[in-house]
Amino acid sequence: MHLYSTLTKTTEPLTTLHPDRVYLFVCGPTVYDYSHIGHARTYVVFDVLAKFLRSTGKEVFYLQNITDVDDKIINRAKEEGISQSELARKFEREYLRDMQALGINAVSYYARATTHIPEIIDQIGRLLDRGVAYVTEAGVYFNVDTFERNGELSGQERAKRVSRVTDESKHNPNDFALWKLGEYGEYTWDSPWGRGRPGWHIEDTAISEKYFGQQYDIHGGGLDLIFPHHEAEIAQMESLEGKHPMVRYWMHTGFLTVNGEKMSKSLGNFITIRDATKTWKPDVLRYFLLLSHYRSPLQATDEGLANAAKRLEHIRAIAQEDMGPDIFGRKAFTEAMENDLNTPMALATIQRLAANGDIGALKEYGKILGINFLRETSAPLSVLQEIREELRARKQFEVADLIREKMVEAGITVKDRAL
RNA sequence: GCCGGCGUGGCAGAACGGUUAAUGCCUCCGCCUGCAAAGCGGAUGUCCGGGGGUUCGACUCCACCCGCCGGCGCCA
Repeated sequence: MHLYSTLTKTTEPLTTLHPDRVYLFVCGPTVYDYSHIGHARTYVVFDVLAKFLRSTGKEVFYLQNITDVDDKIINRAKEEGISQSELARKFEREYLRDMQALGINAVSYYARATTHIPEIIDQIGRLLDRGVAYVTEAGVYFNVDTFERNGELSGQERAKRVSRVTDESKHNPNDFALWKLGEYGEYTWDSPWGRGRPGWHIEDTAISEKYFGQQYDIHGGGLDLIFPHHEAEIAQMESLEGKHPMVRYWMHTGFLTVNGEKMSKSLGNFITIRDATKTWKPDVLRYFLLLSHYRSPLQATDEGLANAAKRLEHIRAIAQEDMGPDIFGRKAFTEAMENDLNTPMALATIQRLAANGDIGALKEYGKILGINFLRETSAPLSVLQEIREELRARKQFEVADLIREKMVEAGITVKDRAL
């Protein structure tokens, strides 16, 4: 397996800390709203990565955090007149429901920020002990000047990068909050520095340190998290005991765009997973999302989705008789996946496997990709089709055609035999 | 301004520096079909944003230019 890492900007062979085990951490959602299909892209990609690695015999511990304490949650809860935990739990459930709907089920463990407060406080305490953080009247801050490698991931030089977060009490504008003092309602905790709540970046490192230790293999997330979030994670974790690198492979997924612009909640140009699954089957959505490489931007259009639906239908139509294993096709599939998860190429080989009738491979790879490449037949459908055949045999075409019309409208592909 | 990425046929989207530049959709023709759809067979179509460099040879490497997107508040 070769993976591209944002840290080195090169594609390198995957070597893990433990020979047969992969520790994978992916930044999960902030649960204050429904997720959109841009999120789906990221989570589908890592779902496929984990499943593929497992198919090669690796044990994958896939950890994902749930950010359930955050400004947006506080504000949203206020707006809706419900408690923060009610809101967070609600959208956490909705998130998990969306993930389930899309067949995203490779995550080993979901970890909430709010159930890891002791770990967060402990980690902040150790950062203070090491002299890389300081306390002000507003909270505890990380001193970025103490971390030489700051900017390594994003390629930004420290002097040129200026945070827009203004806070008079900070020593340096680029310093970021580890603990924010104050009363934030329900989600406020006691700490050695006073009551308050954790900063955004510290939850991830507290969680990943608890389950993985200070070094692990792969950290994933959207491209937009590189700065400041992932930079901050590196600074925090590597400052603890100086282990470097905290993570060998930083994987960042490209954006799903709408009219050339990033799909995001703040731009309001997003399509929720909930809505998308009303129109498109999960198989089609996954197929569409995997049709381009995970690091490339991908245009979300109805045309693109429709195209994906047709392609998938085409594969199902040509994958009929089992002709046994297609050795070359299988090899091509594996090679594509191993080449920085080149799913577009892998899907091209699926086409070939379907054409060559390697039903076994289609089943197996379908599980990895979370897409069913084989035509499903249900009892009611075959009964209906039998009736049509009978009508056609009796040359009662009007009724037969009406049934066919209705079936097509319902999205069912009808394939007639010659009379 | 600084940093990162992208620019391939009508569309989406791939490609160890070296055969006719994947795959699918679209379009056209034929076969098949009760008629369609699906399937099958075939055809049209791009010389890879631009002009340079390196090389025996570049879509693939290097520098530059143009265009687009993103990060430097929040964001997968």
